[in-house]
Amino acid sequence: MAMRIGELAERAGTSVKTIRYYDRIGVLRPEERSESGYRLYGEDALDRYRFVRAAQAVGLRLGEIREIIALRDLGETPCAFVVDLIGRRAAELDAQIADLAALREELRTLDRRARRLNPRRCEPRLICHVIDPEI
Amino acid sequence: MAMRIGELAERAGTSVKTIRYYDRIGVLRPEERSESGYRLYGEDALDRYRFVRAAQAVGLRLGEIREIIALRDLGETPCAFVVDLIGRRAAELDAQIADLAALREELRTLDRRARRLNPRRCEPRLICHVIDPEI
DNA sequence: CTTGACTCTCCCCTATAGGGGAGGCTTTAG
DNA sequence: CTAAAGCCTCCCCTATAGGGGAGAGTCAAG
Repeated sequence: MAMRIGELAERAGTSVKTIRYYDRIGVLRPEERSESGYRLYGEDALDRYRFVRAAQAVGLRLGEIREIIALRDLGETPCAFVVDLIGRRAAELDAQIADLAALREELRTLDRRARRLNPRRCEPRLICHVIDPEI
Repeated sequence: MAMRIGELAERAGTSVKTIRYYDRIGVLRPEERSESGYRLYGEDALDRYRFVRAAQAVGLRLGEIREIIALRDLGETPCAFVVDLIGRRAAELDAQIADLAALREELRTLDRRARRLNPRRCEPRLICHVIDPEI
């Protein structure tokens, strides 16, 4: 009935290392251990695994996912917590996107400058007048 | 005439650790060492430092910056190399921005779903129906 | 002469999500 | 019975740009 780690990994389409790691950080604990210490998982482990991946796919970190699961295991509905997490992640994403877009714009400026400048007029005193123009 | 590391760091507005690190990875080598092993820098170290920061600010990594500086120290004009680097970094940025925007869109979907779903109808069998709806 | 401020090298630590491999049991098939 | 395949724990490693601190040498002023 119970799966060992290799079977779970294969059915989940992942590596044994990953499942062991999930056990270690507490997002996917085995139901029990065999007498010889082997991790034994039930069928629901596959659902759990799928949940972890779904949560990762929307940008949550394993630490946050562990907290969601912990709430669930305490019998609470983690909805409010999840909505809050998602809101914060969204704000982080917005900031990150804005940063990258600004950087992208900066690169466009550099590209225009590079087209305007003549490589032969590149003063050896400076390292690169494209990046550091000093007027 | 020659500055020691503390003075350079202060005038550059950075930390001694950073200057030492730049020496170690080869982006900002001291002109020489004193008898007792102290790093000694000339005035141009400040320009170099400024260049490194300018290059970092447009998204280049220290490893790439080192290559630009190495080219320069070989007497070549690194313009072509820099333009190439900038082009590649721009492409990376575009891809990254697209990824983040897709993730952001995904979060918007989740947010809409969370508003539609009733937390009380959250089935205990699933961990969180906002993230992993199974339907 | 001594104290305090600098400086040196060396080593560990940060976050993330695992990967690689060693050395040693356990289980299963033939 | 034996060999292969699985499994265990433990430890190091990845990339980035440094930060923290130990222990020891150096330099200036009082």
